Amino acid sequence: MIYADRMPLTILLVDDEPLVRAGLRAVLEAQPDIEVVGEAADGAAVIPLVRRLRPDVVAMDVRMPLMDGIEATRAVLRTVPDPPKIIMVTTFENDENVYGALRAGADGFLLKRARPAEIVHAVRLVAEGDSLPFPAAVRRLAASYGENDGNAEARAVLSRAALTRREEDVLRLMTRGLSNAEIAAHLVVGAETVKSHVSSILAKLGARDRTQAVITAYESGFVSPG
Amino acid sequence: MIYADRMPLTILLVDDEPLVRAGLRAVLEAQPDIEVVGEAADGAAVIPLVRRLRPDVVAMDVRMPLMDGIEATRAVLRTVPDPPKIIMVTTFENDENVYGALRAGADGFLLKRARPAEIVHAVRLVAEGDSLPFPAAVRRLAASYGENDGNAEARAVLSRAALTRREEDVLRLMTRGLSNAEIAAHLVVGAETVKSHVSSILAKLGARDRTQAVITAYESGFVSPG
DNA sequence: GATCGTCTCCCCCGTACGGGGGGAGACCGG
DNA sequence: CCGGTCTCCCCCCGTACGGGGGAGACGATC
Repeated sequence: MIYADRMPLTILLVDDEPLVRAGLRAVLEAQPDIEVVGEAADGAAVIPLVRRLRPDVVAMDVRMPLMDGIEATRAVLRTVPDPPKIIMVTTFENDENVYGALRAGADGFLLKRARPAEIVHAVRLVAEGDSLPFPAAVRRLAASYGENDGNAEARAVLSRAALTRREEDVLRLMTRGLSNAEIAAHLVVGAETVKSHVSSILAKLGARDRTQAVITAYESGFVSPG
Repeated sequence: MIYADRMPLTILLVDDEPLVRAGLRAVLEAQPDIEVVGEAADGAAVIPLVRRLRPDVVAMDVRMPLMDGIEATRAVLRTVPDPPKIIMVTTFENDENVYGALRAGADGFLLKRARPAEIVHAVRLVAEGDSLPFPAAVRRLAASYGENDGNAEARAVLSRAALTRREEDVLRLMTRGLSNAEIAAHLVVGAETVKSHVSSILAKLGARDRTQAVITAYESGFVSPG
């Protein structure tokens, strides 16, 4: 079927790794009818973004530091009227969390090492409502593309990590408006140590600077006003 | 936020209820740099006391038997040279009299149910003079009257000098994690212009950097997560 | 034992940031 | 008319910030 849609297909990317977001964006934006309307570094930031951007599709990582894809999916479907289609993104086809996400109401499932054309295909199918890669289809996908890749998607296979305790401590103090030096004093460690933690936090949250990290902390419910 | 104290901050309490005065005194005197220099039971007694004690701040109830907070504020500002900062104290955030008092020249308002730390914070902010909240936050407060109770920090202070429209624009973009350059591009102005606005915002909010400004924006309800 | 992650601390380095000034044109209300 | 506010632009300058490395110590895990 040929679609001469004037309205581009809008999509929101949610992944804690900037690299993955950049990759997905590059692949998807190459399509004239697909428009990436937003990015988020954590699942908990999704709801406000969905409300504001109202994307057709949300491509969401399963594992993320503050709120994982399952929780986020559940939250979106529970609180947003006329919710977008949700595609779970994962590195491993046997990721048990994927099934949990699908039970939570996700519409599809996508392997990070899928080829660009496959990614585009999956997004289009899900957007059209024919929810596709379900567990059954997952096996097919895994079977067809699971063996060899060595493709450029190797970058996606990175270890993701949640914030460590210390990093949470630091982030919490960041949300109180403290400078690195002040945080160091509070935690009774060196300023260089704090800098290290801050860098890790920024990387994990996909934030460019401490301000963005604090915003993510608020948007995710890591801290709340009042 | 970190406060570098200079001279002790003197304050005069004006409330017809001894209990409230005692509560405020207890909270404020717990601070080494804050000194309650006097008390009054009615607005009518304020002027001579202010003249004699010359407090930095007057915390004044809105409603009092003989002379209410509005009248008293007006009287002080009209007759006392180099008048103190005036904080209106009230029970309800949607108290119409509060707005009247603010129009009369009060420097901020404070909810009686605010937590101690927030009361102290509010007093300090007002005393420093360079602290201000947003009309939008106040409106939102009035709208959400009766819903929640915490987060009085944001509601604690309102000032005559609010953010200008342009400053609100800039702050809003700051809360989305944009850099000065990006904000400039968004608003189609020069980067130097944005820097000016940011500096004004920081000064008005009593923030040291953009991160603190964003925090204040969240804490005040200027923006809210989800 | 070996490996891994965390926490700690250190180096260099570029730059966005924020403070300190000043100033000009437009508008509005007194 | 004038003063005040808002808007915008420019300068210099110091520094906190963040990226890029690396490394030692400790505990848990295998």
